[in-house]
Amino acid sequence: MSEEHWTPPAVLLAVDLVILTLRESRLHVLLIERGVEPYQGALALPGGFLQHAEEDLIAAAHRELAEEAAMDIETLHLEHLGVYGDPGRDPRGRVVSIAYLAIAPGLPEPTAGSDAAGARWHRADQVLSGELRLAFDHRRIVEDGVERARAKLEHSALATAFCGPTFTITDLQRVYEAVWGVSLDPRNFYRKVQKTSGFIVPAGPERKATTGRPARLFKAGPRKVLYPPMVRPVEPSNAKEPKE
Amino acid sequence: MSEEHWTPPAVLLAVDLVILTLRESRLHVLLIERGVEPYQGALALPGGFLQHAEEDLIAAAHRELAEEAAMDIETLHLEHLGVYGDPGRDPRGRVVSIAYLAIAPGLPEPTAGSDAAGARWHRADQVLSGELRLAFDHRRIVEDGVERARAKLEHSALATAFCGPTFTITDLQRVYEAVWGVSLDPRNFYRKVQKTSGFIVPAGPERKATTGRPARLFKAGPRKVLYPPMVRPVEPSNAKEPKE
DNA sequence: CAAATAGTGTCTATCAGACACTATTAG
DNA sequence: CTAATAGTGTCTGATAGACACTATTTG
Repeated sequence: MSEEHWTPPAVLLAVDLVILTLRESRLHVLLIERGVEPYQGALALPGGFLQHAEEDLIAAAHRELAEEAAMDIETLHLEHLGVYGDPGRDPRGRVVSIAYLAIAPGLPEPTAGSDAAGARWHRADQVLSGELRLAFDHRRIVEDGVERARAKLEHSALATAFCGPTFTITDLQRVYEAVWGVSLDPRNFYRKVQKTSGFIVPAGPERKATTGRPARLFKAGPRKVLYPPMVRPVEPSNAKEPKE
Repeated sequence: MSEEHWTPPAVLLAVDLVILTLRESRLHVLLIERGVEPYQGALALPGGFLQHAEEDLIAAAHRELAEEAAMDIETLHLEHLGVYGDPGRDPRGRVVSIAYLAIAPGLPEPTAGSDAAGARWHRADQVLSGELRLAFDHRRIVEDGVERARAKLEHSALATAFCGPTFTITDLQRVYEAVWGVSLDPRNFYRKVQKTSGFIVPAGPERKATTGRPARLFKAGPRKVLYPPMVRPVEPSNAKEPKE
């Protein structure tokens, strides 16, 4: 083709957001109920079209979040998750969607925005299992987002962000267990976390109210990249061959 | 915004390709010399605009590869690398580029296509060091691609794809050393590779011509995901804290 | 006291890395 | 023989996982 005498076709660009949080020790994803066709009434990820040609992609993602879920969270860190651009994924025509991922603690119950009949938290496992059905290819996007979150817990200090400003080691363990969907030995977890230098540092008066011995409080340490990493228990399917 | 009574803006969508190969035990990246403005004459990644609104992104990537580098490699596996969409990254206007990555062995010397004054292999380290300057934000894209390749060697059997149908363990070691930019102990490497079950399996007559003891030949095994993974030597910056 | 949670000590199997040593070829 | 590359054995220190044990609280 000759680049000089030809105008490239324009494409509709959308952003979709996978917003994950932890509620009652379970991983939840933010979903809206679509207010317009296509898929009116179905559950979907928040998102929408770029508003004008010069709009920054991340800015568009933040704008959609504010519009559709009334979440004006300036500080929410969005990271690129993937591109979903199969022709035919959207009945309105060729829509290429850039997906962003945010993982954050204790996000508020959202309120419905103008575009969406409702925006609510739903359990991620219900989406992954197919118990909840999503519009478009959004289940696939959630799958990718959850897998990304699981991987990030291994190598980054993300888990501390799910806890309050101070937390106990057991609190932190709950985060790993919820996102990974496993249960961990508290004693080995305790030392594993301590040995990963810079991950957590002691904080404040070392007490807390429940039954049992009071736990020490910690806060997030300076390290954002964990070394050594926290490794997920090996899934049986990935496990070592039966014999040799 | 009201989705019903408003037409979203269209955006120019491009694909860019990071094609990596190994030549003389060094990692090389395919670059074209741009034949048109902007950045005429500068080195850049192969790529270009989507041709029509319904074109599949991967198909567009393959097409550009054929057009710009005369590489009609149907089998070349392209994987999504990232999205580069900063407003201002392209002087022609808002261009959002989807980058794809391919990693393959012994690719041929490309010939110039119609769009590009030339397409040639260049050493990846010269791009990363800034010795070679690329158009747009393409150096950044190459950085991301090389990092992705390094990570893939750890967890996937990709390295075998860089070798011929059969290879010696030393051949395989050269791949790791070239991509990671390190040198490895041949004896530990030997057993590490053997212990990763399904990674490589013995092949053919166990001989090969050079000086020294003949080496056994192997071929790629059934496993695509390596367990245990091949781990890169820890960079000093990532290493354990000086003391405690 | 019992129950519950927090935190420590310790054993074992495994593994990465270092490196001495043997094996097999060419010249 | 020497040089060179292939392949094995073995030691050491670190680590993951299992789990006994101690510590500190509430009721």
